[in-house]
Amino acid sequence: MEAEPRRTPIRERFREQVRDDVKIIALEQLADGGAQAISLNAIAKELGVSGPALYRYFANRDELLNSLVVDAYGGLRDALARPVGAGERGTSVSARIRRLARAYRLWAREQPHRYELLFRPPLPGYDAHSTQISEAGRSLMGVVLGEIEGGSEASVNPLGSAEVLHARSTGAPNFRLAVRVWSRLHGFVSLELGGAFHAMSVDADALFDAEVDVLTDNGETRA
Amino acid sequence: MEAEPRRTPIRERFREQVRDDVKIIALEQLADGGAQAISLNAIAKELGVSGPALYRYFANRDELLNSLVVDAYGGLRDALARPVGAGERGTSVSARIRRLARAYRLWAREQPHRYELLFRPPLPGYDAHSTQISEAGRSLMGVVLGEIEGGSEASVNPLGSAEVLHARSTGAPNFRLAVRVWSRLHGFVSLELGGAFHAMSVDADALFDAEVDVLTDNGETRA
DNA sequence: TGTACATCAGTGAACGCGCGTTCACTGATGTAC
DNA sequence: TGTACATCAGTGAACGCGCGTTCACTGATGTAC
Repeated sequence: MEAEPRRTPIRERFREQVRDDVKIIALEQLADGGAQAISLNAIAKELGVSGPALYRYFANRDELLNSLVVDAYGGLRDALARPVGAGERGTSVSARIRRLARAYRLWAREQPHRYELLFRPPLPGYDAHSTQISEAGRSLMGVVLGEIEGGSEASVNPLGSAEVLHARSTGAPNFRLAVRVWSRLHGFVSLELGGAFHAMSVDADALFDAEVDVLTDNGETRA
Repeated sequence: MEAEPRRTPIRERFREQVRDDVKIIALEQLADGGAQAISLNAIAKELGVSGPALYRYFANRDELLNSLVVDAYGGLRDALARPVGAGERGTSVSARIRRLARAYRLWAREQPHRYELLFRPPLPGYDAHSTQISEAGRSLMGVVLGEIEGGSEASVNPLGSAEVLHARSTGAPNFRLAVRVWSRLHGFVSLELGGAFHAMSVDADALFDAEVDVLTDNGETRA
């Protein structure tokens, strides 16, 4: 941890603004060039500013990438948590998994680059195992687990990581189930994003429905 | 297609040798730097040769990447086809899918970088949709389909793509089943390679067995 | 409401790096008589 | 078996490029009296 300069509020807000602007352009670059195409110099140019200017806002390129990944985790987590709002406490496990699966796929399709940013193996030269990132990952898993276990509290509670730790250490079957659900969703979604289904003229929607049915209909939810 | 120079056999063999050497080093670079780290100049240096020398063997960087991808497809296809040899004709669909799944995971674990090379979305600046590559992909799918449909012929026969086309156009349920099997395998394997299971202290072997059981035991093979 | 001062956003030049690729060339190697 | 020739593998210099990052600096902006 560095010595954080105490910034005056008005300047702090400005700073956050610019950081956001940078991230937005970075996401555009990610979209049409992949993560490796994210370049501070190019972002600066797009922003109408000189290259070194950005070093006021990010210590270096890695910090930018890092914050993109953390943001993406947060985005996906929110997308999954949102459907289970107030008054949805009584829904069945099946219904919740169903909705979770749909939300998951939807988010990935809406933000394919961010999804890839999350689930590609760590980029070379970029240490993805930072504390922040693994925290974000555990938090996401907490939401999925929460959906499966039934309470909607976990969805709201950002302390998902604690639950994950608990479920893991007790070897709770629900935890393993959550991982399996995730594994299948990820398989489907990443093939879909890669264009595999399209290339093979497979009806992705129908296939997805079939997979979701299997996930919820035949007792697997009790495994 | 270019005007291929008629090369004398002895020189042709030498040429193939060097191409292989280049690929081997490229795979090493892939292993510890990702696909983007594959550099002709660096390969040349490693090979004790000047940079431009490699342009005798590959038209450019893309052609090298391309051939790596095609090779990887071939390698995976062979790994999947091999288990079903002579005298295995009578095995059940379940048993064959089981073996297929194990072979798939095994190959991916043995050659994680090549697996990633295959299934990452196309790299920026590199056109992965070349004719060769999609041919290779279809051929691979042909093997998977062959396993599921029962004949061992398809495993040996490189004309898998024709079968895929047929199954697809007739909407054969086996084809959709093959895609679903593939989707799940990919989900599991890519999470495993990404270290997700390890990070969550999940027993990957047990999880995999559970997934394979589901794949073969409860009537899904008849979907 | 006005002024003096400290803070800090942004500049431009510079560094060293490695990349893909081209070009005209030299020298070795296999081939044909 | 020996020699003359054509082929072609490999060289080294050069091109233009964009990257991340540092540095000493200027000028605007918000702040405190």
